[in-house]
Amino acid sequence: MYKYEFPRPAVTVDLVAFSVDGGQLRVLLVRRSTAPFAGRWTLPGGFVHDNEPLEASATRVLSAKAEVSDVYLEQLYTFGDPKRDPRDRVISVAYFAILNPSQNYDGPGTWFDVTALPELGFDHTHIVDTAVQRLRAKLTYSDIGFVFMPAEFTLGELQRNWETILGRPLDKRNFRKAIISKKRVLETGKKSVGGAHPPAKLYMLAHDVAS
Amino acid sequence: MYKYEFPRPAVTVDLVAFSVDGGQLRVLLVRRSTAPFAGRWTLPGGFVHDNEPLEASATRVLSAKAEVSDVYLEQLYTFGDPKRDPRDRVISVAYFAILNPSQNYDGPGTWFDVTALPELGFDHTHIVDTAVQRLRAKLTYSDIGFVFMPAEFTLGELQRNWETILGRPLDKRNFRKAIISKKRVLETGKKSVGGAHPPAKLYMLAHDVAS
DNA sequence: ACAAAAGTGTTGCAAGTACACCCATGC
DNA sequence: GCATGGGTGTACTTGCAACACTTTTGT
Repeated sequence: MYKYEFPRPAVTVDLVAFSVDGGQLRVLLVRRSTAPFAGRWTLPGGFVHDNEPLEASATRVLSAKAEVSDVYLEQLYTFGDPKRDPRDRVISVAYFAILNPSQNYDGPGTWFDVTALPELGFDHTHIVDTAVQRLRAKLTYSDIGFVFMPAEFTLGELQRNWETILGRPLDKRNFRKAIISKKRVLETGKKSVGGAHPPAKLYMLAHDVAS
Repeated sequence: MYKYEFPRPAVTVDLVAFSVDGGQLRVLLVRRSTAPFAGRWTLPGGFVHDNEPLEASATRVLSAKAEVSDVYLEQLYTFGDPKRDPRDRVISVAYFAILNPSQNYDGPGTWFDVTALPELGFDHTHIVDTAVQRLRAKLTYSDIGFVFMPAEFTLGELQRNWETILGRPLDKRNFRKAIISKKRVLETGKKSVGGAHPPAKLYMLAHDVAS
């Protein structure tokens, strides 16, 4: 097969995987064992394989060891500064992913609070910043906020998750009004059990999640 | 210098260059002379050079023959389907650009009405659709709509341009109220001359354009 | 005179924001 | 009984949408 005769940069996919846990918005990091940036924390990433769609690379990077299915994935931005990798021209197509608790990820890597990240290798701090910004923006005008939730959830749990993501408190009555009036959720008829408080109605997402 | 040992796709930049002229939203296309898709119209594009930032590739593609400076450029999306180029794995980082009339572009290529495009090569129809969608969305929440204007313009001209981009009429009084109240424009004190109507106030953009 | 665009306010509706109390449960 | 979160309504403000007529200029 003919090949175009042009310089060929390496192309990687870097992944910003988010989850909400313990009142923190967290991202998954891995520790590099080889140069450059050996010993530093970085985003999980990998080279794009032949005949592999970019989304497949992103999925592969996330599920290299753990099986994670039905993960929300969205292309974030492509970072191509010639000096972003000190040894070679590497263009990185960044994606972000959202995992919910029921997907109980147990692959490699460590979850870090986004408000207290260590110094990252490459331009990964910048990539995480971009991802957080996008995530927060989309929370208000899309259904992305529901992806962090398990199949059934209470409005209180939903609100606490959104507050964690946005990093600021939300008014309870206004929040419930907005969620209910937009008809994004349906009552399951069930009630939560346990907890030192009255049982709460359990809701589910009304339809599929729009991006 | 060490090179990563991994498959190396070709990486191109494809550019969706917009302008508004003659009551039409137009994009710049070039006719391919070589396979694949010889004879078809496509977006201007080119391979990313060594040590060249992606934005520089986009600028180079646009100004290969014509000198165009201070063009608004924004990364759109990265298209990486393995079959998007029939001969080779080619990942395309798409950008869109906005030219205003005073930049009087006269390089290669032909301007087409976006509502009447010919059949394009590769996945370029999809790329154009994505760019138009993004452009229309940003018109309402950013200052991108002013980039199509020369340095001084009347509110009528601005409105007609926005209507062309959106493909629907806007209410004159609401439009003027919105523009003025958001303090995006300043009166220059001058008036337009000519035309079978009263002279109109000339405005300029208040500050720099935000993305 | 006529055609063409400039300029100008009010009203109604929808969406968002601020704000406080009682209740059911677990411990 | 006390701590915890569940659940509920109103008033105000702001932004968006609908809607028509007079004025100035060029031909």
